[in-house]
Amino acid sequence: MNSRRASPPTTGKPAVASASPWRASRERLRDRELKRDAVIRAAAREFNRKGYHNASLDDIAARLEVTKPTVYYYVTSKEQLLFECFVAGVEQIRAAFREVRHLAVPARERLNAVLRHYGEAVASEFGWCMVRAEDQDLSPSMSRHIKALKSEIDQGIRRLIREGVQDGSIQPCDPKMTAFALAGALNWIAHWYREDQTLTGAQIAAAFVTVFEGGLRPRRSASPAARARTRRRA
Amino acid sequence: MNSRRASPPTTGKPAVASASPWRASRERLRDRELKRDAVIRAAAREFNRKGYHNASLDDIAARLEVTKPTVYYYVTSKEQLLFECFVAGVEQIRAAFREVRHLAVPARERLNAVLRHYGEAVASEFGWCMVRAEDQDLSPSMSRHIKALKSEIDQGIRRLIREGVQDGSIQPCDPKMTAFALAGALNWIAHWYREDQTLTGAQIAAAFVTVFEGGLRPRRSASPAARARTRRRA
DNA sequence: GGACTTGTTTACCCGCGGGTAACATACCTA
DNA sequence: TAGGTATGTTACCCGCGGGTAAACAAGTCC
Repeated sequence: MNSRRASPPTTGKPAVASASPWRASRERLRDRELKRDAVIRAAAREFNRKGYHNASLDDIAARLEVTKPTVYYYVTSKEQLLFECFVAGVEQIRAAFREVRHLAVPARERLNAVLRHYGEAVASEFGWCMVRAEDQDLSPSMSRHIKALKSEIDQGIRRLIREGVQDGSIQPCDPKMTAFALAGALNWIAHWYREDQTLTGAQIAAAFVTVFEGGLRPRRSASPAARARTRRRA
Repeated sequence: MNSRRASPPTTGKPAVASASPWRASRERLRDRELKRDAVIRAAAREFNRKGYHNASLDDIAARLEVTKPTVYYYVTSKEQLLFECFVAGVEQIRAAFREVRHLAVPARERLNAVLRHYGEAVASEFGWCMVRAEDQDLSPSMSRHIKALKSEIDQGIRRLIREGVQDGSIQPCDPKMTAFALAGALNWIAHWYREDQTLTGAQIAAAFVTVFEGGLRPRRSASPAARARTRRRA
């Protein structure tokens, strides 16, 4: 989660045993990172439950059993909390793209892999924040930042679709609209997943990918019975 | 938009000419309805622009060039404003279901028709409100009401899917997950449509339906070139 | 012409919640 | 042991915005 931030200054010394006076300070630093992450996760959960506006910093602090100023010790504003949650969620998706980039399989399969990770990310604790971080709630600079990240992902999906059409693994289609449809379906998971957790994120993502792949119109590979019914209608 | 509310008391008299003292009062009543609708539409537009929480009642009033108490003259609370917008949007979708119910075509085609109307509704001025009305922002009773309406639509889509699977016009699938995927993709339109209005709601809906129908995996009916490429891979 | 209704305004209330100042404590370092 | 730094706390500020009271303006009806 903190991959963006610089890691603590690493001296050459072994981290263990040595009673170096630096030891304690390094530990404190790591402690601080842990606490900061806890604050962000607490915020994410509270945003999940109540939404960004209805979640107060007192709520978030209470969840951690501390007081509001303590939260402000780790974070400069409520807005930043939302932003960090957003980044945490989006980072999972970016990782999926990186992971898949150099796979030697048809683009459709790479796309499917990305979409599965995407779905899992949306169903994760940061999903809600990632999906609903509204530019209206953010300062212009953060809004720009978030838009850029969203756009990067959108473009990544479109690219995979184009590649798939090119290599024949994806039905010719409008990449932009198709990307919107796919991402939209997955994003929307964040809206209902809280209420209905009968499936895991992975299961949902897999089910969605099946729908995307096959489409609604029956294929010739459909069951004989269905095929017979289809013929009868015609 | 006001289909829910009782219409003004209709006397047997012709509405025109007669200098009946009732005339004025009826006109005022109609006037009032018009103004009320204007208030709700103004709220919808303001919610679109800023989001529910960031749109103040002063903003909405200003948009109508009146003052806040005037808005409260037509509506009892901000919450109700959101609710009315929601209902206005959802009503379009319910109408689509009614319209399609008795059509003598395969269920897939009825589903497509509903989805197209659905998409148009989401791209309409009430789309945002319909899609983002959060139970967290609403009183329990209104929240229940909205959930019921949402569920009704969800069940309607699932039903059409089941019927389609039965009559062979739809590929066998999990109705619940498929309905979520379809509705999610369409709902999400509300998130990006404001920014990117290069297409009309109808065009978007049509494009989406194409994606849903065909799916990503190429069909045998694909272009000869694509077919050739597919064979070559295998 | 005077009471009653309808629509709109001005002027206000007040609580919630983001954010901060200033103080308390513990712990590390010299 | 003194001084600094990291981590919390209590107690507060204050503005925004939802909501309202009460006055005011303009018909409408008898």
